[in-house]
Amino acid sequence: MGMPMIVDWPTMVPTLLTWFHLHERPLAWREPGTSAWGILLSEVMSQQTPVSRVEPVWREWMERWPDPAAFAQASPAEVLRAWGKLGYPRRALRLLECAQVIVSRHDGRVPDDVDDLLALPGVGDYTARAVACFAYGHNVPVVDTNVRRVVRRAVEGRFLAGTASKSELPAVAGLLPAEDGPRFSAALMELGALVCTATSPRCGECPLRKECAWVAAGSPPPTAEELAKKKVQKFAGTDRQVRGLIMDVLRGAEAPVPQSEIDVVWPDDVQRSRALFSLLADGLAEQDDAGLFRLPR
DNA sequence: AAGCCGGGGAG
DNA sequence: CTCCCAGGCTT
Repeated sequence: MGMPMIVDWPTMVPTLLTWFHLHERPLAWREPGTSAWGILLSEVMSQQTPVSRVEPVWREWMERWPDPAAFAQASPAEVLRAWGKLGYPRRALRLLECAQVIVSRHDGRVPDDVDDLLALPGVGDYTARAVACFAYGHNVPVVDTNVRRVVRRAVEGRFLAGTASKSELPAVAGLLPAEDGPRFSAALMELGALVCTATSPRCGECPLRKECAWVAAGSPPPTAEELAKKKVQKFAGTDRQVRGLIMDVLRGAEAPVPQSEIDVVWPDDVQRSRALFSLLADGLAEQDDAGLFRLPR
């Protein structure tokens, strides 16, 4: 639909790298010497959770479980409590399975090959490339929500990121400089996180504003068609909220809890039962011989 | 391609 | 209140 814009991307690369050098956030996992396990952990924790909330938990985990082998021996209950309120606790369970696979099939070492990484539980298209790139320095395209948004705007001249798609990989791959790929990808993500933000981009602070296709086009607002595709997920009143409330009870309980302690978290019997059942099905909760509920051992 | 899966903080 | 966040998995 939108007319293709010709952008002189190569000239933007050094500009972006210079900006990154000046504005990079000092995230804990960016410190030199961070292990591949540390990178993997940071990426999984950051899936759908802002990095500001991730950092303190990441530090705890790295101290407690410094490598995959140490973590692989933890119990699901321990892991879910340590995960706390990072959200989507299934991610924590998959991380445990992931570490166990790393131990059993990769000799306890986080693989550096994208396909090997993709085969790990909880590791998808983004995370696999992020680990290959940021942990091992491989020059592979890393495409997250930030990169998609920045490329859509700066290169294609459109405002919204739209739905994630593998088809965006080649486009980003074409932008990757032969040198400094990891640095470049990190800079692109950082620009999206700090400047080229989702709803209110700070174009006045953007190092690419002179070359940005969206700015050049007059900063057109998102089209009605683009807005219609957005559809933000509800949270209040959904099963996700009820599941979260139940998990909060289980995490905080010293001993297995009776049904009555779960019943008080939500008034709707049908929805509450559905949520509890789904947690059991997901392996996020279990029932002991006495019928009490607890985190999985 | 669309729906589901937590929770918090900014606007 | 709505929106978003270094996504992944299932259908």
